Amino acid sequence: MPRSHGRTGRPPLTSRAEILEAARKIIDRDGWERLTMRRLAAELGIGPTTLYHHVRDREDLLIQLLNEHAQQTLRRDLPSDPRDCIVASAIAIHDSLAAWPWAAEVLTADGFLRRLGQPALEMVEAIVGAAAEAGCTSEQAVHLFRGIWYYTVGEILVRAHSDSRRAGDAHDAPDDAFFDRADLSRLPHLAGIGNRWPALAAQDTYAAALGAFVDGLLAHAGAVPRIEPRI
Amino acid sequence: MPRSHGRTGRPPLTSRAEILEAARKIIDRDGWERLTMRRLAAELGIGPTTLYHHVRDREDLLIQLLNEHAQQTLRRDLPSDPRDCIVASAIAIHDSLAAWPWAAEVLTADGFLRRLGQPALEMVEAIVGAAAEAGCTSEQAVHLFRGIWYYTVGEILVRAHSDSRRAGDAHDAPDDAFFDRADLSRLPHLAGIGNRWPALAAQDTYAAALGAFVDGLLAHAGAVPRIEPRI
DNA sequence: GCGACTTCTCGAACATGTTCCGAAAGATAG
DNA sequence: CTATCTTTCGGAACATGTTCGAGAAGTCGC
Repeated sequence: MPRSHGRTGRPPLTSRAEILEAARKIIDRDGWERLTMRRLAAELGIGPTTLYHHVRDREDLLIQLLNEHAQQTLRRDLPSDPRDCIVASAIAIHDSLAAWPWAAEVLTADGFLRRLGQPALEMVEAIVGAAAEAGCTSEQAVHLFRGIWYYTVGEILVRAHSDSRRAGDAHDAPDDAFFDRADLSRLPHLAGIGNRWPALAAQDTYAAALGAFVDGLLAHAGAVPRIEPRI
Repeated sequence: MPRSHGRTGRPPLTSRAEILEAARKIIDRDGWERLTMRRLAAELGIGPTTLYHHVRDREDLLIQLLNEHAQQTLRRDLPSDPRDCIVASAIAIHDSLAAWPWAAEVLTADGFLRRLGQPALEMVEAIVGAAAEAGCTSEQAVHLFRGIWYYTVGEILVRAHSDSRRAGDAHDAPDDAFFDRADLSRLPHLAGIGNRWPALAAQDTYAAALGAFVDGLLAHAGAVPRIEPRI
């Protein structure tokens, strides 16, 4: 039976910290799409399968990298007004995630929220706390956070995947090819928008829509409604 | 130079319709996670690479399957009130997507909206049209739709990936292990919620939050605000 | 009939994440 | 020192999506 003395077994040659450091190095040097398990192992001079003794998954690795990044990026000087505090916190989370292109790969990981580090959890706390301060019950506060979270995740994921279209062919739909092969006579409004859609979709309206969402959620919860003037 | 007469080249042995039919068959019989390109080719008795002459990608294949499904599922008897019409359309889209577990794999595909079929586009048209009827400009209407779309995509993706946890170990956090390894003294509200979080997160609040979102968006756009009573 | 052209088919190959299982290396007990 | 035990290491192997290039099977112009 093992004494509580020292550890036994073969001493490790690799540490989790080394792995994370090497991963950061690869990302900074070669770009994040070059970060594969094999390449990471080669960078460390170890066998690829050894990584799986220090990291559960590739997903696990990326989440830990993301947590480190969040710890450095998430600076908080949050407004005191509850509504503004919620909006500011969500924007901070959003911007921190949007700055990492590969965050999109792990954003929907199972139990993602549970695996967050302290700084990110403090943002969640800020949102839930501000919602409570605004008059929400704790149930309503959690639901409010989840709505914001879904919206944020969706925005980042859709944007991350449609940014890759810039590398496409240059002759992108000269005339009215956007809503192609569709019976536009039954879609009058879409036909009226026509090719302005891509330009409109490219605009960043995250913050504006977020404000509307928060106002709507607070109003539905019976909390203080505060409709902002039109944008 | 090719006349506009008949087609030339080797006559095809496989058609896109056959491929889609075989894919449906595999999904119905073996489950959708068994649908791989190799298995699909084997089902048809052709080489795996032949598929890529009839289908651009695996993503392309799934989007076409999804379009077929949407055509059968999306039935519309939409309310006449603009606000309710927007909500009903979004719920219809959401439910149609949520019924396909593998929709999560293609929801963020590049140009997804552009590749939708007529029935799905009619839902988009309904939302944009109702927003216009409620007093939005066409720009505001597109932004409103995008907000709803992001929220819907996020909800489906997060839910799809966290449903896989049911197969996990049974002793799921007996006491207060949900917000683990976190300094709960700095997270008073999260500590207060504690282990009620998973149960709250499992509740389906899509429709309720959607209604709040739409109300907020319409109010911000200067259109008719109509705050519903608390839920 | 014949050569050029076009379209389709598919085996070989590549990179990826991940699992399996045996081997290595040190601690502990006798 | 020897035996056992525990932990770490890593090569072989598998399934996956996808690309490449060569070959097959038709039509078209002459």
